Amino acid sequence: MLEKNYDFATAEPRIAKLWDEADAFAAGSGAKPDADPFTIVIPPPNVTGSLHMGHALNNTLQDIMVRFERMRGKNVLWQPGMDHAGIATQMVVERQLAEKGQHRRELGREKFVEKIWEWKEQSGGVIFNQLKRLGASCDWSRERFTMDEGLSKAVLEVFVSLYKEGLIYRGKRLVNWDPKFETAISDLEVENTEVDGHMWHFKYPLADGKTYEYVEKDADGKVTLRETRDYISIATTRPETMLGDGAVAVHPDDERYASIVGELCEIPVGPKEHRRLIPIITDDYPDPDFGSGAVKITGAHDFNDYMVAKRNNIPCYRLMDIKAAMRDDGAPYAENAAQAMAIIKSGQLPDENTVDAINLVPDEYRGLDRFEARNRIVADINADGLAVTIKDDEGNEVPFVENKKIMQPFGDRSHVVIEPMLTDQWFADAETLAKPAIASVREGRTNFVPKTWENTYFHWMENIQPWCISRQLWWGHRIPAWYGPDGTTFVEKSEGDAQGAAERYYGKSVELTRDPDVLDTWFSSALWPFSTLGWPDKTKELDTYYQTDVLVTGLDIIFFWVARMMMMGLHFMKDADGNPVEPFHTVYVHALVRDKHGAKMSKSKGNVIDPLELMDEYGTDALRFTLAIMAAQGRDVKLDTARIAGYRNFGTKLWNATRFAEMNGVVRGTGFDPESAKLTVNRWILTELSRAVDDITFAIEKFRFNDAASSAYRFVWNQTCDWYLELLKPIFSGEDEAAKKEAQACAGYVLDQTYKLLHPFMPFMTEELWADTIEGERPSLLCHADWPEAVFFDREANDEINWLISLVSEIRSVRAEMNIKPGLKLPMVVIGASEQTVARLATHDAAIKTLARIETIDVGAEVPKASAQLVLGETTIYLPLEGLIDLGAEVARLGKEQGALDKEIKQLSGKLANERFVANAPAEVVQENRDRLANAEAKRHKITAALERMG
RNA sequence: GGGCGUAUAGCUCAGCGGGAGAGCGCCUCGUUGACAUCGAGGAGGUCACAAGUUCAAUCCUUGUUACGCCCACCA
Repeated sequence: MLEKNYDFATAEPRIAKLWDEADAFAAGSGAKPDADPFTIVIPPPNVTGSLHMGHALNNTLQDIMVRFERMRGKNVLWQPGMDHAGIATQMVVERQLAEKGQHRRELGREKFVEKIWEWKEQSGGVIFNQLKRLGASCDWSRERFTMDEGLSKAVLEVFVSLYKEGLIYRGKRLVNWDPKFETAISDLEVENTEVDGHMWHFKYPLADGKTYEYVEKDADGKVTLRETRDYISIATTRPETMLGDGAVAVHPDDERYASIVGELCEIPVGPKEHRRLIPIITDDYPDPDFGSGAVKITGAHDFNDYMVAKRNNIPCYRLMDIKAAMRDDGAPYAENAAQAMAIIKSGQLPDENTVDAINLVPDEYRGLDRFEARNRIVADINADGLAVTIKDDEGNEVPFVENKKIMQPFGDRSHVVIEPMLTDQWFADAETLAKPAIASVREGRTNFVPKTWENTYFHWMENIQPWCISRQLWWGHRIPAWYGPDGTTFVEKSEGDAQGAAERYYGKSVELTRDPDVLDTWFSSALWPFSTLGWPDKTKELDTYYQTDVLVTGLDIIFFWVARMMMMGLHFMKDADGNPVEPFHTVYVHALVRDKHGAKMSKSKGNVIDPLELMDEYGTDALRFTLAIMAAQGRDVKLDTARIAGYRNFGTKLWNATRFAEMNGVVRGTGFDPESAKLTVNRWILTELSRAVDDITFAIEKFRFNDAASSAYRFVWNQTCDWYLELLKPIFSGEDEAAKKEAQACAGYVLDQTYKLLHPFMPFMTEELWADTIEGERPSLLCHADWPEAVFFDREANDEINWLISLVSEIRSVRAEMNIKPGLKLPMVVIGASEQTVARLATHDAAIKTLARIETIDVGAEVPKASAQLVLGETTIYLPLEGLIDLGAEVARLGKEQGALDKEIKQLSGKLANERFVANAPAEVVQENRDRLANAEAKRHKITAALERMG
């Protein structure tokens, strides 16, 4: 016998062990012979990660599909694994070192990386156990790690091939620099946030005291300002970058400055005797209507300026070090400034490295933090009288500083301000790699669900920038590039190969230095769908399970991961004919999980809901079911724990339904043949079951998990529990042994099928029920049982039971409205019943009496005087209530019903009187409206008669 | 600035070119041997606003308003 309550806390680990011992989720486990494969690769969680709501949703949805397909007999592989998560992991171990007062540099690279591996072995991957608790049916024996030997081999293969194809290159470029982690990051890892900032306005004096006439005009060309100036006005939000200015740019059509283009002006900062001069140039970039229309060009610290500088051969002077402090290297400022002046004079731009060696930070600012330097520079310029001024409220001239919202870039992990920095980095030619990936979606070989995400995908892919793949970290795949004594680069799969290549190049053996950088973590993640299957080796797994089927992900990593997997997959994976093969045919993008008010969960807001706590409180199945039923496409999931409690109750309901069955001798595993069912109530529930099977199957196939869960919920609670089991009660307590036997077999069958239908959503409880409801053993675990198929649709049984349900519901409704005591059994008189109704009343006599609390049923007897009356089809039913009933209340009740019918009749007849409706609407719609009108009129007629009878 | 999305019951959300739905909450009643993590009944909505298309619009189109998200180099 089942316990009175389901104890998920003990059941879940027990069931998990059962699956584990049976190897139930090994690739292909439970598959039919020659079954089609079904593959999902898990989005690899970070090795540092622990389960959050996003994971819970993501993996619940994958598990639903995987369990569903496994039960359908497919050859299923759900490939698990973890990501080495470069920055995140290095950060964790660095923090541990810091606690002991150590820094990784003291330890050295090799030792530090060893420490990380140690950490990984001891504390990494806790998320796997959490995923197992969630019920994730991955093939855990195939666990992979992006830093594994095998996957590292794939990384090498890809890097070297792309390099040799010219799709990976190295160069000095302006990149996003994270001063906290001291590494370049990709533009995706930068979050632009609006912050309060200032815009300062400064005067750049013209060289040699030159002046010009500055004229401003309004839209009509009327002069609004005319004055003689000896400076050009520049606005900036980042005064510290002025030190590295290479030019001032104005728009070529800007008449205000036309007369001074080509002149030199002076950067108003630094020691007076060495103030640098820079040229005034023209470029299309400055917007004449913004600010003064003149822009200072600091090529090494701003992405726009960088492009202007490149176009105009303006030198890019780097001002900061890797910590984003002002440079403190090289010769004193005076020498460097002189060198910069020499460049201006000569008009010859030296090579990048020469320019990069020039440190234009004045001695007094060297080594300062960039923000401190900013304050000092502003103060110095103000003191010098070179700020543009305006009059304040009291009429004093004060420096012109605007308070302004500015977009500032922050590192998504470090949360410090990102600095555009000119450094040597490795890049992948994303534009070339993106082309086939764009075409694949365009041509429908890869499909996004919901489709609307394709727009986002196209927008990004079509504007893709070179992907900076090098990171100045120690944890990760080290870039397989070696440099010869003269800087020649050798990219090979091993140091030996590089040595060989170098020897051939130089004609002798030389000492090589390896590039210290590692690859962006997403570089290895991009190979996940094939590297986990053994590529570059030709493995059986690769052959069987690639292409994978569905990639399930949150929208936040479409760019980071999905797009890059598509680029890499299409580039490296080919079919027998050499055609590219997509890594997956479908990308299912699920929503973000938010708190119940719709706010993004974050630690700082303190609104994070921990899925592990929810599993502790409500059980895993309740959490999973909730996530599934709320996962409507294209919408965020707002999670309210009240919902989880509700779906835990749903589980309890199923548990109790099973207990009811047990108490009434319901038998399982008998090989019950649905076709043999004779009782209407059985044929009805089998019809409803068939409908549920079709609905749920279709919904999961279409990724409509919320529809699937809703269908299951309705079938179990509103059909099986509310009506089917209730209707069986009189049979179980009755005398008809044949009927009882059929009911016991059918109910057993229905419950067994129900467990199967619910298993993808609630795997633990259903597996438990599957095992506990049979003497001996089931032929297989539920997770390997055959997915149900529809048996039949019996229209007549359906009509009959729906009639019965209406009858009982209406009687209950009248009783409640008339305040009849629940325990009181009433007689019932039926007038105007058809032959069919009479037969139905006989069939369901016991059910009606039990469920509607009816004492006797008299067909065609004399109409009782004081009765409540209800109309059901052609029949009028009287509940004699002499002495019990408030006649006024009954008249009011009938009147209300009549009013509702009047309204409906008016609406319908109006519609049908409209010739254009009758002429244009489909015949079936017209007919349907006619039927409804006829029904309403018939019913109204009877209600009217009933009212008349009330006097 | 561009793109996308959302506005339906008190709350959280489904739905859909032809009769407004669910869960929770609320009200009334109920300890009938599966279940109070329950049962029965009930109240509650101009489907954001405006115009258009259509025989017919909550649904399609356009506009408006509000909110949310993503992308973006205005110094």
